[in-house]
Amino acid sequence: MLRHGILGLLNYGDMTGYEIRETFQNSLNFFWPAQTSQIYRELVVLEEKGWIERHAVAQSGKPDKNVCSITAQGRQELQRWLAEPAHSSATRSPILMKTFFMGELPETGSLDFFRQLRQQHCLYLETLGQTGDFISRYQAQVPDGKSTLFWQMTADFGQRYGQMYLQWLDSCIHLLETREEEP
Amino acid sequence: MLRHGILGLLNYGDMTGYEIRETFQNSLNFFWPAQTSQIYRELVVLEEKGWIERHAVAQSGKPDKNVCSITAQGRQELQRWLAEPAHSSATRSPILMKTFFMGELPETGSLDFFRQLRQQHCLYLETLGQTGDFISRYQAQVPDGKSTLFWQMTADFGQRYGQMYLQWLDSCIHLLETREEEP
DNA sequence: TTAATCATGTAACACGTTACATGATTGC
DNA sequence: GCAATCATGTAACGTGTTACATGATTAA
Repeated sequence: MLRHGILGLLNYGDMTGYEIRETFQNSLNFFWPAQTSQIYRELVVLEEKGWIERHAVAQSGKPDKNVCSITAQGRQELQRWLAEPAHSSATRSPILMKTFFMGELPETGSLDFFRQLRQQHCLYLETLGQTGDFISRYQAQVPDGKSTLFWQMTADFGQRYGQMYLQWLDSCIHLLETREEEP
Repeated sequence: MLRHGILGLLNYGDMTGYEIRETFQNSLNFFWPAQTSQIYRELVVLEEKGWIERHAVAQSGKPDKNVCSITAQGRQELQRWLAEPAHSSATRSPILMKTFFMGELPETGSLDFFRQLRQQHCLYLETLGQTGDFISRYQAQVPDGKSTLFWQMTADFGQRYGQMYLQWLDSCIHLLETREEEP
């Protein structure tokens, strides 16, 4: 998957590993976090498969850049992957795992747990907004307006998820608070 | 995480690897799918760490069972893990990854993509209901009503997520359909 | 008699995380 | 002089996935 994500980005234009990482951090991060080390490893594989080519570009002062470009084979593979039917699989949630077993913790512990998550989440919602901004800015630059519709769909998912999660946290906190009052 | 999930289940009572797998499939599956092979591997680790003990139990006809029980050390570790602060991390979504690059596919392809996901998701929503039923049935059996509140919270998350996801799919389909009509 | 369920696992591989390593440039 | 940014990666480890292997019982 990360493999194809990188391929998709290179389809928009040539990039270095460093730039790919940046793009991931700025836009894909909220649904696909990627470490630098992982990206460089994947680039090796992509090249081996003949989906990309890499060329060192000398720079004055700075170390050489290693610019990646997609090949015809790579574009073909991207098409194949996109056309392949997708199956939505359950995502692992460490938060729900802990929630499930929260009954083993003293009562105050569980309230703290959710309150802390709520605080964290509010911060996260702000960074989500930044991702949206990033996509909007990109939209102005890209001539082909077709892709941006889909970029916005992913950003929209992020918003909806964020709202849903906040509401869930609030409902949990409310449940625990009203429990506390009654004996 | 799976490690601690298993520990949490064994804290409710002794189980075999097979029963652990069943429980995962019936209740934890929607937020933490676990393969049989992975469970058996983790059980070895759990035993090495001294958090569980395993004893072979002979059965007439069937092969021996390997019953696992949590140790005092295991209970301590469970407490430690629960009390440890949680951080909600982004979950990887293959669906959003594909959505992001959908612009590279012909128009009809993207509509099919979302319509197919919608169909799949409707089936999934039904199995989610079953998970809820399973938890309710369990609730009747367990004397300590404290845990069941948290079990329901996780099931509630599943419901909210399922609804949100359906609404998102519908909004994507609507966007693409209205696009098609206009030139 | 064939498939499903009970019951155990191993092995190889794929993917993700954490830590480490190097080195120049630019702005404070 | 120090931290941040640009730019590259390697190595070890942890976790998840897929495929394989075995063998008895029971219900259709």
